[in-house]
Amino acid sequence: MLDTMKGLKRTHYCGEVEGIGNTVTVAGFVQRVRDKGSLMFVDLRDRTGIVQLVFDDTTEPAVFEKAKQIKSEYVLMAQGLLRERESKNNDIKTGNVEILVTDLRILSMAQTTPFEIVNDTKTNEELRLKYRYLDLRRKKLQDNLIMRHKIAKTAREYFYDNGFLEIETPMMMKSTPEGARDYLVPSRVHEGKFYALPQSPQIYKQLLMISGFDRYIQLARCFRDEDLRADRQPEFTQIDLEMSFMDVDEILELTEGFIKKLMKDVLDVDVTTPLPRLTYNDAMSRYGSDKPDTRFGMEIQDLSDIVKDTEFSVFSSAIAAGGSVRAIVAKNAAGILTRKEIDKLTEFSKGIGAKGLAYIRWHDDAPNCSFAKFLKEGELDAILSHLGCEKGDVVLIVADKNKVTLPVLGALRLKVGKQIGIVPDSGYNFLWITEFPFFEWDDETESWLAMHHPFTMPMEECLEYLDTDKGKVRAKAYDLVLNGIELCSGSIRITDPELQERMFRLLGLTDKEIEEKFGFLVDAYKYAAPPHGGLGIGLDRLSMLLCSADSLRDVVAFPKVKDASELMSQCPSTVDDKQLEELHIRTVVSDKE
RNA sequence: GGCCUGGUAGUUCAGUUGGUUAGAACGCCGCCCUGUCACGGCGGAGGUCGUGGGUUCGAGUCCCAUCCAGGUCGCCA
Repeated sequence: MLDTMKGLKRTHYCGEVEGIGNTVTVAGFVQRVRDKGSLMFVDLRDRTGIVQLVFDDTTEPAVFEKAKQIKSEYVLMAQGLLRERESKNNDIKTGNVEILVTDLRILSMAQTTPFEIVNDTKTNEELRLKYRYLDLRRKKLQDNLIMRHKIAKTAREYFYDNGFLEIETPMMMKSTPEGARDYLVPSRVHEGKFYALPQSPQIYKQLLMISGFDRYIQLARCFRDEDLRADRQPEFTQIDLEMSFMDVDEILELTEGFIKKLMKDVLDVDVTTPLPRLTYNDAMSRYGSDKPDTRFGMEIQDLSDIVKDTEFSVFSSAIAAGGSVRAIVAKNAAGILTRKEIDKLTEFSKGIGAKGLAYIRWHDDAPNCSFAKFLKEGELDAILSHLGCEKGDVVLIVADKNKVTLPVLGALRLKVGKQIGIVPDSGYNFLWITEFPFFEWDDETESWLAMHHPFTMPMEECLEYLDTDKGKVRAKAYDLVLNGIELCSGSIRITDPELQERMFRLLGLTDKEIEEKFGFLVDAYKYAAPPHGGLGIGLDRLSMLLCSADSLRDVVAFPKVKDASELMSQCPSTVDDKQLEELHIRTVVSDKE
C-alpha cells in the first residue's frame, strides 16, 4: 500500500536544502540505498541534486522499519531534521548535511530499471531511447534540458527587451516543396488535398512585416522530411526573427548582441563584438567551406600560378579548363601522415568528388613528391617555397574545377586537422559569412536554384547581372557560424513584387506556378511593405554546442533516431482503415512480400 | 539508396586454431553489519549467444541471407 503526501509539503529541493537544525521536507527519486544494519543511508535525487537521508533504528524504529522497503528509483517524500554530517562528502553540494528522517512516505515503487540511472552510463543509446523517460532522469540530460531552457529564456528576454513581439504562425500550411521535402497532413474535409508542416515560418513572418508588426520573434517548430544525422532531426526549433526597416548591418549587430548576452549569461564567456565577418567567396577560397572552423589555420593556398606550366597534365589541364590547383599544408605532420594514411585520405577525397590527391611528404631529408617525375629542375622547390614548407610538413594538392578543389580541400582540412590534433576542443569562434551567391547551379536538373530561398534580396550592385551572369549575383544573405557549425541563417527579403516575380521566373517557375504557389505572397507585397529581413537561429544546435553534446539527441527531450522513428512510442505507426477512409486515403497493402 | 562499425545474462563486456556445463563486473534477490557516500561481507537466481538457413561428428566462433542500432556519403531552397 502506497503512502500519500497528506500533511506534508515540500520545503526544499534536494540540492538546495539549508538551515541546519530546522525541520525540512524533501521529495524525489532514490538514487542509492546504503544499508548498514540498523543505520541506513538513502541518496534522494531531484532535478537540483542529491541529499542524504538517514534512517536510525535506535531513534526512529518505526520509520526505520518502513525504510527497509526502499529500493532504487522509488519516489519518496521525507521530513526530518537537517543536521551536519559526521563525515563530509565534498563531491556533492549538500555533502555537509543530511536529513534524519522522522516521517517517510513511499509515494511510488519502481520495478528494477532496464539500466542503472547513473551519470556516466555505458548503456547503449538504443535501449536508453526506448526508455527515454528513465534516461532523462540522469543528471547530464537534466542539465542539458535546463540549459536549453535558459537559452530560450535568454532569447525571449533579449528580443522582448528590443521590442520584438512573440506571434504564433500556423503549423498547418500550404506545401511549397522547394528544397527539403515537406511532411504532409491529409485533409478530411478536402478530399485529395494536403496541408504541410512548416519547414520554417518564412512566408508568415514576412506577411507579419507587411501587416506592420515590425519586429517578430517565435520559438518555431520546423519540420523537414529528410534523412537524419547526429546534428539533424526531422523536427527542430529555431529562434525565428523578422524585423522591418533594418538592413544587413543592423540585423547582424542586433543578433551579435544576443550572442554576447547569451554567452555571458549562460556560460559566463565574454564574446568580443562585432563578430568577424567573411564573405562567402573568401570563406570558400580560404577554408573550402561556407561554415569554416576558424579555431585553427591550415588555410587553402592557390598553386595555380606556380604550376600552370608544368608538364604534369593533371595540373595543367585542370587550369586550362578554368579550374585551379590548390593545396593545404599540414605542418609537422609527416610523422602522423604516413604513406598509408595519405592513401586513406586519397580514397576519402575520391569519395567526395576528387579525381585524386597529389602530395608532398617531407619526412626524410628529401621531400617525397607523388608527381616528382613530371617536374622540371627547380619546380618542386618553387612549390615548396611558395607554400612556406619546411621539413616535417605534408602538402596535399587537389587539381580540378574550383567547385571540386575547394570543398575537397575544405573537407581534408577538417579531417587532417583533427587527425594531427590541431583543432582546439575549447574556444568559441563565431563568424559571419556574408554575400552568399543568390543562385546555385544544379547539375542534376541543369538549372539555377536559389541558394538561400527565392525571397532573398540580391545585392543592389548585382541586379545588372540577373539576366547576363547569374553566377555573379550575390545576395543579402548571411549565416552565423560557430566552430564550423552553422548556427543561424537569414537574409533581407525582396519587397518589390515585380522583382519577386522576376526572381521566380529566373528560377524557372512558370507564371502559372508562381500564381498557384506564391500568388498570395506577391499580391501581399502590392499593398506596400516595409524593407525587412530576418533570420532563424537553430535552438537545437545552439544547445548542443553550449552543452558540449555530440548529438542533438542529447538536447532534445524526445528525439527521433536515424530512420526518423521514435524508439519509445514506436512512431510512426499504422492507423485504422477507418481513419484512412475518413482521410480519403486508399489502404495500401504493404506486407513486404 | 551506397559504404563502415556493432548486436553474447537486466547492463557493460570477455569468450583462444570451431571442441566438456558460455565467464567477469555492475545490477537484481536473500542473510549479516551504526557513519556509509561507487559502503562492506556471505550466499543465490539469471543466457533460444539479434533472427533464419548452410558447412561440420561438433558453431557464440566459419559461410550466406536478413533484422535492428550508430556513423558517414547521397539528401538537407
